[in-house]
Amino acid sequence: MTKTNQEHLKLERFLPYRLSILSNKVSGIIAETYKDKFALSITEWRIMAVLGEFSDISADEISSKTQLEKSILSRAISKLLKRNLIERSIAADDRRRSEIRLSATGMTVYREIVPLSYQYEEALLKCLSESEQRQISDLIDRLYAHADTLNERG
Amino acid sequence: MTKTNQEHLKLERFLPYRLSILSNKVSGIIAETYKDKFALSITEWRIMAVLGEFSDISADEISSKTQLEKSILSRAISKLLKRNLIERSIAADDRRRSEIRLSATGMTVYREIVPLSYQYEEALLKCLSESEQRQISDLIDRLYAHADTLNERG
DNA sequence: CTAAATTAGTTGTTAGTGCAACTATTGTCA
DNA sequence: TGACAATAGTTGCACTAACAACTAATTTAG
Repeated sequence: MTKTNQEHLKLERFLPYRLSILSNKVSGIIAETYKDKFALSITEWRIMAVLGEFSDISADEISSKTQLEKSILSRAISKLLKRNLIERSIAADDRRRSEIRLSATGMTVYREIVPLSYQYEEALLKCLSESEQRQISDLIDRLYAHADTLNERG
Repeated sequence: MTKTNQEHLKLERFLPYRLSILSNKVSGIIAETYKDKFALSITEWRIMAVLGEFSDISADEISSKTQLEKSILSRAISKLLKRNLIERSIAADDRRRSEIRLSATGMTVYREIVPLSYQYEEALLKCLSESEQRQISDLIDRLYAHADTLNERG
């Protein structure tokens, strides 16, 4: 018999809530860096981060790698195109698909932000020991995989 | 000498990113429950969750407990008032402040959602052992506290 | 006591999000 | 091959979020 009908929900101890607060705080701090120095939103930066790893990929592939909605992606991509941070061409074999890559400028920006991102991650994780860092990484992966299965069953 | 200038940012292994994805997934699943059964957004539910614990508190107090912006709160509160899920009166000692509480209907809804929330949390955490559950809880707290200090120093 | 500063809450504006409808292209299969 | 389904991407629209400007009430200090 599991005890799930407590009278009160202690919001500040409720895991989904705490995850959300932590994530917002962390993303928010990083976002400030991008915003101040490069005028990039989190969304825009994520797109560029993926393009730094995988070049000449389609919007759909970016979507699956970043979990961003295709409409959001479409608009973010046109912004980045206007700013000449990325380039786009039509795929030869399938004219629906586009092939997107970082421009020279975009690559420069990318190369500047990557170390900043790692520095922040490192600074953030400094409060944990090496083994704790591995632990939280592992626990996040497992929670995500599990949440995914809960999702599908309703 | 820390190695922070790798060529590529592996987005899918970048902790802030993974936190964000996990958090969105988890919150999204819960939000569906609220939305389908009670037509409540995450924001609205958080307000009600706080009011279930602390009654006759001001919008500002709710804000500090939920991390919600006061403008967002103001609008969410007027929605909840219209739906008769909460009640509001002016504080006797300070007529700027309002005192907000769950209505009878709001209390009923609250009492229905709390066990659902706990059930979900329990289901989510089922993939972890007891000690792992304590670990992640502890690690989240420490990361949050640490992120907070990083924030203030810029 | 009163002018300035502070605090609680509301509202306007702007931009971002999420869903669905839409166009264009390609794939399927009878 | 030719209608229909599926896929890639864009756009419209309603909704939410973030920030600042605003009103009203209270506190502070000279």
